[in-house]
Amino acid sequence: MDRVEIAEVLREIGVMLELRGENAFKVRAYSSGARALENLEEDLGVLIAEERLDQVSGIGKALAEKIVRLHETGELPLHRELKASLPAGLFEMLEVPGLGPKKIKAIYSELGITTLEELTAACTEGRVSALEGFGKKSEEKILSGIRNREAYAKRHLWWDAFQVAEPILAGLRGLPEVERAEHAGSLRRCLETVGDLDFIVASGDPRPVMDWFIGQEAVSEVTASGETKSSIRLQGGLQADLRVVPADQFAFALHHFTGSKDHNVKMRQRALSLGFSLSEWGLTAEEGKPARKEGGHSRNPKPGTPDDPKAIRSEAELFGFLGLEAIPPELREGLDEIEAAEAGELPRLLEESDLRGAFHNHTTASDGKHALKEMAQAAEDLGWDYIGIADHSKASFQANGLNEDRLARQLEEIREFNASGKSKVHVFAGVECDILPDGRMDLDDSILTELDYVVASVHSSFGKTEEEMTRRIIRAIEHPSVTMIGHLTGRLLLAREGYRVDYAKIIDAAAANNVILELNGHPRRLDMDWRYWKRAAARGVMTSINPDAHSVEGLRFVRTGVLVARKGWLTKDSVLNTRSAEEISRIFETKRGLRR
DNA sequence: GCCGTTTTCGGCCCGACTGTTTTCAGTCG
Repeated sequence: MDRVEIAEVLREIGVMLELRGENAFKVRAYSSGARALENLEEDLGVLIAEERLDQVSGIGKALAEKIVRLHETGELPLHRELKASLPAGLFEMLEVPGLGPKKIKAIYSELGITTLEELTAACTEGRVSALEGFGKKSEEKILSGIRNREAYAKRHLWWDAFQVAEPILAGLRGLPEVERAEHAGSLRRCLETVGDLDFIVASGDPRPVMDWFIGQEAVSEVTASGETKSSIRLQGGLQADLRVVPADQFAFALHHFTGSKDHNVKMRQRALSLGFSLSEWGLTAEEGKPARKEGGHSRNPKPGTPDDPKAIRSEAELFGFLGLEAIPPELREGLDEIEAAEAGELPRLLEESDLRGAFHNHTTASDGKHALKEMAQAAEDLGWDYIGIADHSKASFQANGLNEDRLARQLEEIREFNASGKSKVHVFAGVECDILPDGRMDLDDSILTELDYVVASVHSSFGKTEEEMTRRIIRAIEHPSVTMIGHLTGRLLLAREGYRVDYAKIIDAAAANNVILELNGHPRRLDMDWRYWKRAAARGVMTSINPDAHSVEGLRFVRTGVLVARKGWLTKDSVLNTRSAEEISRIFETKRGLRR
């Protein structure tokens, strides 16, 4: 079993232990072990061979043994036994809002209910409200939760969630009672998909703010409404939470609700080790508990940080008070950002304004909506210096892919466009060439060598094994004409899993062959995944942030690309399209020189 | 189950809101 599959098994064990009422910390140990496995920077096989698995933070002796066993045999007795002891329907019950392990356990053991259908019937017949701790409201809530389960459990593309959140944020900021307002949660951390929206507001007069929030036209249900917090369900199922706090608590609330959970746990542990208790309300000295000195050093606050925690007004001051550099929201995943911030080694992250163009864009020649000239004009409007055109190749028949002759004519058109001097934007001539099932290029080398660059992508035969796919893509990487690899795994977020590839091998091959890996910024793709960029950059692999635009509007998707690049700790240095047109030409020339 | 410069036991982040009770457990983030 591979890393990802093993992580899934550990996660399942965690859920099943939870349903069995096991110690909550043990449950957490399994899910954090699963996460540790997913975020592994080293190869699992190597770690096992060198017996270093239990040195990974979050994986101890017991988990290491189980992981080794799963890796070698694909089987684990504990997992099998737990599965056999619990009806599968209980897992689905966890997706019903308001139902947690304790209540599910009661429903299961008291009423013998094992499926959502049985649960629906029991609620309708009033058998659930007869249980201790349940009432009429519980039954109604469960029934509505089951009815809307799909819509409620759904995650949303970052881009879509952002479109919903922006007007709400603008509305909040427009209220006279609101001093400050921000969004928080996974949207602010720029996770590729978002489960719900969080808004944090600073105000001395919460009630009118709450009333505006729960009274919005798009609200389908108000699920909570208290003194500091309101929750609403929007049409379409997306949930949104609002917290209103006094201005002096805003920074703490914003930090807390931005998360991630793992990041917060580590921040609180750090605060505790320095003699402070950190919560969403503030930072207070622990009474009677002198600071546990960390590594023999004291807190060591950053310059310009208030001495009194009560005077903290921004997240930067909060981090500074704890002796940390300010950690951008995108990095707050509880990986090693706190260690890096302590050591003063946070990267200076890429900014959208660093980009001067992009290379994976389509025109009407294949399946794009706009012509070459329109795309170039749109690039100029964005303030770019250049744009690369990479239409599909002939194997992508469904996308009207170009054969050698049509591509040669497009190349001619691009040369004439550049020579005409009509545009400030330089157009680079490329192609998105299919990687055929055996790893060969879809187009003849005679045309590929004429182009400025070649994006090589997989669009077919997705059913291959990880080994076959890895070999296929590495063969493309080793092709002398290939400049960059497009959307590495072919995933479509929330719709289609990407095919499996061996990231470590591909990153090493890209480094060895001086081939760029694209970061496809299309909100549905965001591929290669942000979790692998740190590793790639460390090995000297460059990326190109590409919008995969199929229209002038699509060029905007460099924005999501940049956000995900930031999440992957990328700096300007490792991004191709922060370079000037002259530098790009030189880089492409070098590659062309090598392949001739 | 993990972790450790109070290290092999005893902690493990912390608080709001709801529903069902009548002082609190469960859920959620």
